[in-house]
Amino acid sequence: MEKQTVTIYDVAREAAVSMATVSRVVNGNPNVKPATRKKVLEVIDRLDYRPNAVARGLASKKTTTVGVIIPDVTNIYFSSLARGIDDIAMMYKYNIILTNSDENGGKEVQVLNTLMAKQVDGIIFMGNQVTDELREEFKRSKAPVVLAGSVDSEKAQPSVNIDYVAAVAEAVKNLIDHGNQKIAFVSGSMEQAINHDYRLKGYKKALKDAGIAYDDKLVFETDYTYKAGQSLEPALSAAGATAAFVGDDELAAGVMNGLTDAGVDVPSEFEVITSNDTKLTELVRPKMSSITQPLYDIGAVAMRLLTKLMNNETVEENTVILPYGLMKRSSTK
Amino acid sequence: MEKQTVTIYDVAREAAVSMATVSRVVNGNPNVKPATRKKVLEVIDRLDYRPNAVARGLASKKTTTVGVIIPDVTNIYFSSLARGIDDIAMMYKYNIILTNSDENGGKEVQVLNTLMAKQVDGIIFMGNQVTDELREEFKRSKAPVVLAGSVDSEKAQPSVNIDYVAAVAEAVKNLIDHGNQKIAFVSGSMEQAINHDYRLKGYKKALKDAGIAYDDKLVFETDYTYKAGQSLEPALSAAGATAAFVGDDELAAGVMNGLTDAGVDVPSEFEVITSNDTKLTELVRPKMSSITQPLYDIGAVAMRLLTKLMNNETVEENTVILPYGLMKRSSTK
DNA sequence: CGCAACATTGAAAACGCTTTCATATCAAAG
DNA sequence: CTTTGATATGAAAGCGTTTTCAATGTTGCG
Repeated sequence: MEKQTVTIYDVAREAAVSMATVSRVVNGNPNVKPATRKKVLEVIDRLDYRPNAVARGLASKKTTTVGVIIPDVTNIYFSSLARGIDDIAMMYKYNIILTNSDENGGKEVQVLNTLMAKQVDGIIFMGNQVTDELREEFKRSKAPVVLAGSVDSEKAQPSVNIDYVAAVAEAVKNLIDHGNQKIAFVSGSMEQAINHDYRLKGYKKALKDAGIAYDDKLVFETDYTYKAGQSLEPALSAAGATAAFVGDDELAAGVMNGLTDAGVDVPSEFEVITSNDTKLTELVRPKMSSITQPLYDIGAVAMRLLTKLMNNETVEENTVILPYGLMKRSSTK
Repeated sequence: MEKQTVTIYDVAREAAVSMATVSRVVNGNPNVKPATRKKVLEVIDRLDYRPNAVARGLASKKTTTVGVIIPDVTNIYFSSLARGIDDIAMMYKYNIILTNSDENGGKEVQVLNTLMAKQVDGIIFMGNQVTDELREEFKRSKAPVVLAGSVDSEKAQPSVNIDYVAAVAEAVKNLIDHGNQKIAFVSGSMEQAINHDYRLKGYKKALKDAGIAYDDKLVFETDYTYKAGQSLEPALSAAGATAAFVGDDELAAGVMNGLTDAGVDVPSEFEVITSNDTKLTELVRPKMSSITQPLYDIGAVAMRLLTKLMNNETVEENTVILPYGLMKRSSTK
C-alpha cells in the first residue's frame, strides 16, 4: 500500500491546464490569469499536491538547503551559533544539513564533499583549523562558504567573528590590573589558528603592554573538555599562576571547579576569565567572568551573509567583526 | 566563470562506455568487467566526477537524508541525543536535516511538511507534545517517523525512551527515604505527555507507595529555563517543600542555585534530584543527583531503528525502552 | 564446431519539476 | 474591423541520475 504521490502532471490534467501553468502558480509567478490561478489552487488543494523539492532542485539547480559543519553540537558555544544560523535560514526558507566534524580534518573534507554532492546552495563552516586541503575544497566549491565564529589565518573565506586579539588582550589586561603577574593561558590545540594567531597574540600583547615577560610555562594546551580543565589544577599551582585566561567555557568551568575542589579559592586566590559567555558562565559558582560575544548573532549574521552570497548580491564587507565585551562576574576580583 | 560540472554523460563519453555502465561502477554493481571498471574509474578520477545526489535522489527515490526535529539545539539534553543520531546516521551514510521547533505545534507541522517535500527517507522527532495535527501528518508521511527521548500518549509511533514512570518513582522514593515528606514536582508544561502521563504518574506512585498524600500545591509547572528555576525559590519555600524532583537539568540548576543564593543549603536543608544526567549535573556545585539516561544511545538507537524502518526490515519491537539509573551526587543526602 | 547459459553492455524511458520559446488571446488604438 | 503590444498559456527540452529490457559477448561442454 505504497502511498500514491500526486505530481504536477496530475494537477495539470485535473485543472485542464499545462504543467507550466501549474508550475507558475506554485511559484507565485504573476503571469497567470486570476481565474486560472484560482482553478489551479483548488485542484492543488483537492488533490493535496505537494511539490517534490528534489525534482525542483534538479530542474532549478537550487536546493534551498545549506550545509553546516559544526565541531560538536553538544558544545554550547557552537550550538548557540547553530541556533542563530537555523533561525535565519528558516526565515529565508532554507534548511540546514548539520554534521559534526569533531574538528577532524579528514572527516571535514569528507563531509564537505557529500554536502557538495547534495548540491547545497551554501555552506557554513565552524571549526578553527582550516587545513590546506580544506581550503582547496572551499575554493573548488561552487557554493559559497562562510566561516562562523571561526578563523582561518589565510583569511580567504568570508567570515563572522569578534576581534579575538583585542578581546583577549583586554581580558588579560583586566587580570593584570588586579595585580596578577603570573597569568596562565589555557586553550585547546595551538594548531588552531584562533589560538596561536589570535588569542595567544592578544595574551602576549597584554603582557607586553604591562611589561611582563612572556613565559611559555604558563601556556597550557589541552582539549576543550570539562575533565581536562578539572585536572589542570596541580599544574596550574605548580607553575605559580594566580589567574588564568581560558579559551572555552566548559574547559573554564573545569579549571575553576578543579581549583575550588583543591581548596584554592576563586577569585581571592585565583582568578579565572573565560571566552565565550555561554549559559555555563551563570550556572557555575562562582559565576564566571567572561569575554562576551553575541553568539546567536554570529550565527545569524553568518547565515544572512551567506544568503547574500548565494543570491549573488554584492556585499560590502566579507569579513564581519561583531562587537565583544567583558562581563565581570564572580570569578575575578 | 561558473564552474563547469562534469556529468555522468561526460564520463561515459570519455571512457567510451554507456551511462549505464558508469552508473554501475559508481554504485558498485558487480556486473561490470574488471577491465571496464578500471577504465571508468580512471576517467572518473581524471575528470574529478562527483555524482549529483539530487539527480540521484530523483531517479532512485532515495535521498539518503533524514529529517530531525529538535525543540532547541541549545538544550544539552536534546543536543546529546542529536549527537547520537548524527553519528549513527553518518555510519549508515545518511545526512541530517536539523530544524528547531521550539516545541511549537504550528512550526512543527510546517517543518514536517518541508521535510516531506524534500523527500527525506525518514524522520526523527523530538518534542513531547504530539498534537493531533502532528499525529495526522506522521500518519500520512510515507517516510517512517521515530520519536527519540519523547513520548506520545497514543503510542502510535516507534520510539526510544527510558521508563519515565519507574525512573521518577524511584527518584522520588529516594527522596522520601531520606525523610522528606513534602517533595516538590517541578517540570515544564503539564500539557506535555512526558510530564502528565509519565513523570507525574511516577511521582504520585512513589507518594502513594509511601502513604503520602498528593498535594497539587507542590506541583510547579514552569518552563525549561535556568531563570525559571532560579526564581522558584520563594514559592518552593512557601510551600514548605524540603526536596524537589526536577524534570530538566538546566531548570534544576536554576532551582538549586536559586535556593543556594537564598541561603538555603543543598542538600542539608533541601534536596534536589534532576532527570537528564547531562554534563550540567557535574558542572554545578553541589553536583546534582540525577536519574541517568543513556542520552547518546537514545539518539543512536532511534537512528538505528529508523534505518531498519527505512529499509523495510521487520523490527521486533517498535517501542524500545533503554535502561535508566539513579546517580547519587551531592544535591541529595 | 555449435549451442545453451551466463556475463556484460547499451538504449532509452523514467523521475517530477523549471524554463525557454513560440503561440494564442485580448484589450486598446487606429 | 484590423493592428499592435502586452498578457496568458502550452509544448517540449532539459536537469543528471537510475533502472529496465533487450542485445551482444563469452565460456564451457558435448
